[in-house]
Amino acid sequence: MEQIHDSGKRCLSILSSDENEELYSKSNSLNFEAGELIIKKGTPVNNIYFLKSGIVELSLNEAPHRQILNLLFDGEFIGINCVFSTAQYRFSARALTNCSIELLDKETFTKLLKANSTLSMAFIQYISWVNEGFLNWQMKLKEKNSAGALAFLISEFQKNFDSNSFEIPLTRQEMARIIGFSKESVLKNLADFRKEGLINSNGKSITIIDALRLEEIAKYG
Amino acid sequence: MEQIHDSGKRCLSILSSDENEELYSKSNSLNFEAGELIIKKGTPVNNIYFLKSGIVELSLNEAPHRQILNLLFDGEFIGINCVFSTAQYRFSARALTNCSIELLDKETFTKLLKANSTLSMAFIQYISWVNEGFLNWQMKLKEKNSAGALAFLISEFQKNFDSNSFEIPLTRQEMARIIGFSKESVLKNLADFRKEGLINSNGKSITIIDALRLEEIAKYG
DNA sequence: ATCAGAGGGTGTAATTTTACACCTGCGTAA
DNA sequence: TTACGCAGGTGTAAAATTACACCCTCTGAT
Repeated sequence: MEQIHDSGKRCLSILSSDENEELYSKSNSLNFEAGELIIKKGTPVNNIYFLKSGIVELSLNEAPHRQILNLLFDGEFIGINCVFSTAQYRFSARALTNCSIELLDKETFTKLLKANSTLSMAFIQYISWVNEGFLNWQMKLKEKNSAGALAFLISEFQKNFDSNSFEIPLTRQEMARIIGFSKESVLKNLADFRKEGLINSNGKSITIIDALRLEEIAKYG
Repeated sequence: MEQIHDSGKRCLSILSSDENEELYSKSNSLNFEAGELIIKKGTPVNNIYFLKSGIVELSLNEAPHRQILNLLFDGEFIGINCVFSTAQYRFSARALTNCSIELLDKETFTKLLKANSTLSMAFIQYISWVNEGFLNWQMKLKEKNSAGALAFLISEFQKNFDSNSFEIPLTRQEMARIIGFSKESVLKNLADFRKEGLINSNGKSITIIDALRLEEIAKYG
């Protein structure tokens, strides 16, 4: 079987126009500003959040020492594992950039899943794919030192932009919580990367100068 | 919605006797001895491995520095994320104890998933539940120091046994690779636990003496 | 205009973890 | 029987990471 998913969008594109109309008649469009809380841990699962645009962070705990689980980019469902396995969300979701979200009705989506086996198979493939990707991401981070993990994070962000210059919508502290090291380790590694001519950085703006060597560090050899 | 899954067994118990017969007419029972490789990374996904008894380890790489992803206990599907999202298994699975496995035919299972919406919903719930659990496990490990992570691992094993005395079918090296620290860290923390009267241990046998304090260390506060 | 807070940044000390060296006992293959 | 390898175990030195102290700049509120 070939890999057919590039994101959660594929699931929604499978719906017939009737099904689509039924789903969207009961859904709402929401906009969140950068920094806003989208889902608070413990909230009952009544809706399915589909991220139309923006970047979202999932974290286990609220401030101040929240552990960041994962980043979601546009085209993904937010917290999809909780929708069909727990009564409440088991983490919090926060907008890192301005976000546009479609709030689908869970009952309607469930009804469509049951009625449309093409959709349910696509959905099974989607959550398998998304979890497999998440698992790989975590494992790759786990086996790296602080420099490698930071380089890896920067490289991953770069994949979502066309240019070598882009903005990472994270504070140093947040980057630290994603890769599992301290804020100071992030700052010192960034300083090293600058000194060695791998990147330029100024606040949240970053320019990758030597992508090859950065990739090498990300691989941690 | 209440949480309805305790393991992958629930999915199989949904089948009608006709469906059950169809699935098992094309399946094989296999036994693996402790240490045997069950799935080699890169193997094409043609079957679905259901773990009837035993403990299995998933790892990203072969020896010598393999990173251990996860442990699976009886009643789980092995590597279920790969079945519907990739053409090849992206990790290796190895028997830690003697294992009994049912090798289901992927095409037949897929056919049943498409035909039986109760099964497909149960399966969606199962993979959501299993991945949510795995994610939680990884996050809990990530936020701990070496002593906390080791105490956590021991506590998790204890949940699968009735007694305070049990065998952990892992070498110190393997325990280290699961919790993400070095072999020496595991050994030194075990020695500390013994000195402080939290456990007794002799090779793979372990007896928990002070479960309360071990839990406290596992929580790392 | 000033003040407070947040974020970026750096140096140094303390702590944690790893690496290395080496010892033990046990099983097993020659 | 011997010898080898493997796993458990421990001490010490080296390396990596964190914690703390403190700096600067910017921004928004009073």
